[in-house]
Amino acid sequence: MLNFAPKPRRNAAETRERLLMATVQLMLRQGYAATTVDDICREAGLTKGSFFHHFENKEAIGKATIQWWGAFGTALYAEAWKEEGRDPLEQLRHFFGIMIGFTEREDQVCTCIVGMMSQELAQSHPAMREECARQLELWTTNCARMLAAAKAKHAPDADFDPEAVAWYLNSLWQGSMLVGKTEQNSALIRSNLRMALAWVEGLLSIS
Amino acid sequence: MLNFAPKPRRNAAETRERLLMATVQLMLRQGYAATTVDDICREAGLTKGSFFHHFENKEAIGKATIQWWGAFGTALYAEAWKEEGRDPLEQLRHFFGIMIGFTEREDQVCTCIVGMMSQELAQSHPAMREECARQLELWTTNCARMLAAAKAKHAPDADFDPEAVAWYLNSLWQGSMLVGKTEQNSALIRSNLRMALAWVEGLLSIS
DNA sequence: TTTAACATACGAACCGGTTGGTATCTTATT
DNA sequence: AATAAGATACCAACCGGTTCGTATGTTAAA
Repeated sequence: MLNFAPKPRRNAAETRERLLMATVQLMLRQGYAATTVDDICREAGLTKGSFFHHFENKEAIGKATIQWWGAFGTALYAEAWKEEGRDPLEQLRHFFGIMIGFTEREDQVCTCIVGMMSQELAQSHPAMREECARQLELWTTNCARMLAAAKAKHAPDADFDPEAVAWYLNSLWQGSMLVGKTEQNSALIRSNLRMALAWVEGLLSIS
Repeated sequence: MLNFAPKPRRNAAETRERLLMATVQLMLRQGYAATTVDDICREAGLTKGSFFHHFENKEAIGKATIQWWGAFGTALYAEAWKEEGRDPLEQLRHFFGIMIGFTEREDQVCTCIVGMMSQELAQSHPAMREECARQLELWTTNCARMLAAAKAKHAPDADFDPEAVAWYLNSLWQGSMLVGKTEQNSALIRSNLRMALAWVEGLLSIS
């Protein structure tokens, strides 16, 4: 049944979302410390009263930002493993394809909020570090699962630890975004990803 | 002959050095934005007047900090290639050994100021980004030189581009420090470095 | 009419940076 | 060698603006 009630001028969930998206955009550019609450309110077209109604403090929206980014990423990557019966090696190739796709978006710098917050806050803000660690672990778990399945199917005797390789790939991915951003060269990131995929395929070919 | 003259109360070079070292320590922990000029002065035991006598502004000491870190790193790595006649593959192994050693320092988190500043400032502070890019390029140039020499000697027909591999290794190294710091796990970094070295050795064995 | 959702106004602490001044070191002149 | 002149090194106090956060409204929805 259609809802003919006029759209409420106030919508708590939507307002919260606007504050959060503004924060994502800003922190993706300037990091945590350089992004002020005033910045966020201006970007969202709201006032401080509204901000502190929805978030207890700056740290709270920081954590929410990390979590939002994690969910955003997981949804993106999930394409790779959603088809259950698929060959895990094909899933891995798709996984790399998604990352390469992420470097090719128009007018969008290839960077990661989790990586940025990690660098900035890991040593000075334990709660934020833990939040980042959780997201990194999620990525690694998903990656390791595909690696383990691919190993079981294609090279059960191969001498590598799927989890260790997953951490390796996570590190390479994070570092590639970091270096690619600094060198303003996204082709560099793709080059790294291709080499890493070739390496993984090599690991899996010793059957 | 001993110098009984009282140590001069003022020593410009030493004062500048104290400010710089204080900045290195602080920014290595909290990054650029979260480190205030007052923090630096307190840590160095000096006042703001002195600070702004030696550095034009905060950005200036930021740049100096990146450069200091670059020189510090280069001095550390130079051990790997200082013996001219040495087998370049051995130099590469030594190079990896130096990085592994860097992860094993007691009570010192394995992190890199250039990587931290890159993440925080690459998109919002062009001058600082360029400074970081220069340091990354220095590392890569040195690494690529060893790779090229090793290739020429051991596997001239191998199908890899030394510079691309050097960027790959730089990315892996930066990403490993990032992830290792966030996961509070320096063994993870060493595991990554060992896998990368084995990969490089593999690249060089197709003679 | 009650309550949730927002706005306005404000405050204490802090930010990078400047000021005016003093102490000390260097150098040219005698 | 003594000293005067000037440059350098450093300090304490201060400045306008900004920070996060709060106290107190006001308005819309239930």
